[in-house]
Amino acid sequence: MADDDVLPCNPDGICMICHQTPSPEEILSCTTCTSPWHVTCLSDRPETVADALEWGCPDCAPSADPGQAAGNSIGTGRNRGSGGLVAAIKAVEADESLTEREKAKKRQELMSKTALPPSDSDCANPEKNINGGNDVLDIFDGILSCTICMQLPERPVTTPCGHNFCLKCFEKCAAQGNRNCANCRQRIPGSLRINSALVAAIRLAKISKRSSAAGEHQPRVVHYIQNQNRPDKAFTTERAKKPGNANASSGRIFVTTAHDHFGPITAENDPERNQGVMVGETWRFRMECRQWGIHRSVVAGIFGQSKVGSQSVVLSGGYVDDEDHGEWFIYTGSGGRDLSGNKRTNNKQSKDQEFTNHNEALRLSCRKGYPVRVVRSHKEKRSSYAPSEGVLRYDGVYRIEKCWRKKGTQGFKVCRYLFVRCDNEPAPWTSDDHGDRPRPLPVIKELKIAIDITERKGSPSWDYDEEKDCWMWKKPPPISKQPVEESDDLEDGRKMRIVKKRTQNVKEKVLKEFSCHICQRVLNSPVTTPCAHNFCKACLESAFAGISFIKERTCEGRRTLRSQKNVMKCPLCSNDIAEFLQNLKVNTELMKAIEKLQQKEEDFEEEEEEEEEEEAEEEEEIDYASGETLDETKETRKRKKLNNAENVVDSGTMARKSKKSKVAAV
DNA sequence: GGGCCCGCAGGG
DNA sequence: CCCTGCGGGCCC
Repeated sequence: MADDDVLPCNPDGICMICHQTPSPEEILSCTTCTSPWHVTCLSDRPETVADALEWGCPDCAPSADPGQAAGNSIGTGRNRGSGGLVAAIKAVEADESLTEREKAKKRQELMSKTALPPSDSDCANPEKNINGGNDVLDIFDGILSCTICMQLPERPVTTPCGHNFCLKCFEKCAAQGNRNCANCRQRIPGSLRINSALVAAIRLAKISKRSSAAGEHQPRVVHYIQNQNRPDKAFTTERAKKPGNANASSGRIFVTTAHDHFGPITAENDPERNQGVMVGETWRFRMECRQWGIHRSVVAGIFGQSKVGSQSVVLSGGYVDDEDHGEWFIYTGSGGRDLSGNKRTNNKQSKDQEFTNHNEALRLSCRKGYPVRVVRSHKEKRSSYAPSEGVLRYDGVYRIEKCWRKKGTQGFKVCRYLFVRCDNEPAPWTSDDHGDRPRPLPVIKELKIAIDITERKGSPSWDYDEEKDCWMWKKPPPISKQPVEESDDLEDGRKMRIVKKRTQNVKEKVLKEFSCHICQRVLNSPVTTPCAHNFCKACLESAFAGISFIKERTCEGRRTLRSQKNVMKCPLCSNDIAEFLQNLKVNTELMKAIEKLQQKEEDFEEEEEEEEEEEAEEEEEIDYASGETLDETKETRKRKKLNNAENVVDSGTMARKSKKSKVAAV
């Protein structure tokens, strides 16, 4: 391969061609991008010292061979047609008024302005394209960025070599046949899943940024997982315990929504926890998902009634025609299969699907514009948006914008539904800190060959309210045909606590992503497996200490590693990570991001403690004050407080003093 | 990893 | 009461 002929040194200073560590005299730095190169391994070496001083690496210097100049690794797209960029960077380098740090910053600015992020008409994060997504970069001090587009990674994925990219940037380069990492040029095998720890890091930074900008204070944050919210397990009936009957049966339903309830499940229908079912919540089994009211069918992928509409669907890879793009996906209807012989499913289609039963329920939800709850299952192997191994995840509500029929991959007609996300909470894979905004519909090529196309006529029942800035029922939801248990009325005080708890839960959820799945502590030198699970490097190493590999050759002659007796599996899922374990790479960007966020949290906690003390003091003082009325303004209270503080400090009898009061007194 | 079996819940 | 179904454990 051409790119094998021209490789720089990796971040550890090792030449990626000869795998030696060159001495400083043997290293030549590119004047444009400053990347280090091993002189002896260069095919085209500078001849004079003057040449060496102005040397540009093969990635930056214009080359006679355009193929060579464009490079073959992910991320070199920025060099195309960038002659002006090189000149600009050289000008920065020559500017003696700038410090090295300033030069580096300017270089990065130039690079990110010239970067060519994948064109994406239905991009879920319009902020990113106007560079607004990089606002939080200063929290991370520029440590976290996609090497391809130089922006904060959107839907971040992590390579086995420990580098981070946007999913779309990675996919775009992979589609062009570039499967080498932009940072270290190692080959990236297979597809990658979203790294939820990175999503959490970016989202948390955004929350912090926004609340500090607004002068708000964040709720206190707990760093470790709290399991108090886990549901009871589904029980097993005597009948199901009989030999051969290994099937679980449903446990208690925890929510008070009717089983034909449409839309999200909110706090008032969750007497168990008073928080509602939140986007990103996961369950181990379909039974548990049912218990929380999200999807009531245990086997069927679609839940609904042909005369009412469909309330929810599960994406779990049961139908090969499904197509998942996160914020929108194309779902296949049910039926058309031979279930004789007491089968529950059958992956072979033997007849056309019709718009009846569940398929008709979905079509009705499409016509009315009802919100449909969506659950993704780990069983969907082809989607980057599927959750981690072993779980089902609630991803919020979507609307069915169109439906149609077409001939499926198995040769029979299938019903097809275009789902587009419309939830007030951000999707689990996005680093946005807000929910969806109305987005243009994606262009669906197969509509050209589709039949029985249904589009919604009239306005949707669930729609976006520009004034209120959220999705809501614009027309009343269908009246439930099922009796519902009356939920307890909540006192005002309790409602307040619910709101507070909900915010706190969001934070806890985000922070839980930073813990190692082995030691359950905050990730220390994190490594990200190809199946997108994060562990401390040391934890993973000790888990597999003393286990050896079996080396074997594939039919193409490439040497691969196979784990002994299949034991080199991800501790969280069944994925074979033998190859990955052989050369564990720390995800340094994630590590630094977590450190930064922890530091920020600590700073905040300190501040909050002061704040709390102050508040407590304020209350105390109000108690002492006689004749104070409830409608007294904050201003007067503050003034009074300051006066009191001064008086008390003067008399020297005050036991508890906040730092701020001290300052005020001095 | 694939096939088999069958409890379970809901629609009609 | 029968049919449907993007489950799930176990066996090979």
